[in-house]
Amino acid sequence: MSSFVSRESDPNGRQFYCRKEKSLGVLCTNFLRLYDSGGVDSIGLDDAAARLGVERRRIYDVVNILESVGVVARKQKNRYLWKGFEAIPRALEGLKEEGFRKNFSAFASCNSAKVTNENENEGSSSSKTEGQDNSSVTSKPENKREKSLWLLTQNFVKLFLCSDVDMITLDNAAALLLGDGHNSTAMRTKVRRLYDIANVFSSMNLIEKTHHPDSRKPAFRWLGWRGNNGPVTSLDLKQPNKRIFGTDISNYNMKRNKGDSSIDWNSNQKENVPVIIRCKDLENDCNENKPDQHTKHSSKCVEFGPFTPVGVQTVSDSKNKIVSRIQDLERLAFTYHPQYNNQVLSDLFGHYVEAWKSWYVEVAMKEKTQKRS
DNA sequence: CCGTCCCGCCATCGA
DNA sequence: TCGATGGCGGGACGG
Repeated sequence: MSSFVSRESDPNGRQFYCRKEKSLGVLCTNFLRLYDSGGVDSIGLDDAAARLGVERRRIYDVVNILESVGVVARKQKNRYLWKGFEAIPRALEGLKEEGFRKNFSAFASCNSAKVTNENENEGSSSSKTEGQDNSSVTSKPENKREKSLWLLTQNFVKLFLCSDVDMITLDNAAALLLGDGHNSTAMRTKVRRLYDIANVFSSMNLIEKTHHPDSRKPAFRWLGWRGNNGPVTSLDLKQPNKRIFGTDISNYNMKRNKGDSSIDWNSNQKENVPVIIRCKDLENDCNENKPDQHTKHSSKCVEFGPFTPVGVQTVSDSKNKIVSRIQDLERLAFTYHPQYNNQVLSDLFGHYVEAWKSWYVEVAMKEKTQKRS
């Protein structure tokens, strides 16, 4: 559908495809940022797809996942309602309750029980987690929901909420959620979906990727929603840990090479969003030794968005240096200020710049106090 | 090599 | 019949 593509290019103008920038997690971050910035609470799928520069199909993915934790709610065909992050705690409560009612906790210890769709005895009391206004949601789609991403997501969440597992590998989760009679194909498929979900959740800081202490295998730990750590602003939305990207809130980009990598310089594209600054492997530079405390932000090293300050890891830099670097970067930012045609993008960029500035100052201050002590 | 997961085909649904 | 929805898995990417 969307064949208009704006893409990244290197200084020579060559285009390249970057998978990282197209992940669901990134898309989700952008999505949340877009609608969290206030104003609109009605989300048109086409509109979202257009603004974020992705195919409609991908919007379904994020929206379905977000819906299952209450952030959005389906309103009508093609339209969702933005409920915001405030809706998360209640949704999680609902899931937890429902999970216990359904004896979900049994899974933690015994994986033989199959987590089926909860259609059966759910009856007409739609199993949607939101109490208030799901009036517009038809009661019909339960059958379709059976295998849906929506339900899988909820079950995945329940896995954490209704048991004392603190960490789970996706393989395990898939096995648990599939129950007994699963073949390897089903497993593969399920795991793929769980990766999708995990990406979205990671980008919201609902879960965090770690490694299982014993098996060394990648696993996910539930962080939950930090209710009272202040309202979640768009700035709190973390850039995905693994998938740092450097550009664009819109995902217009090269398609993955499939033999034909013909550059799709379509003319009716919207804004050409230029590359700003590409961050590189920031993770490496973060301090590690944080194995166990999992307070939301502190459990990880600082996560930088697109405008990661160069060399920020050298915590011993003098404040002067920082200040002058701020100036440098401001100059740089000015030089490379993208010419967005789209007001939203333009606003967001401004937002970024502001956020970045204040963040940088904060770091500078912290560093100062650190040195004192 | 293998874990990750993008991408889009196409089945299904609902009007 | 047709547009909306979204399951599904091939195979690309990247560590």
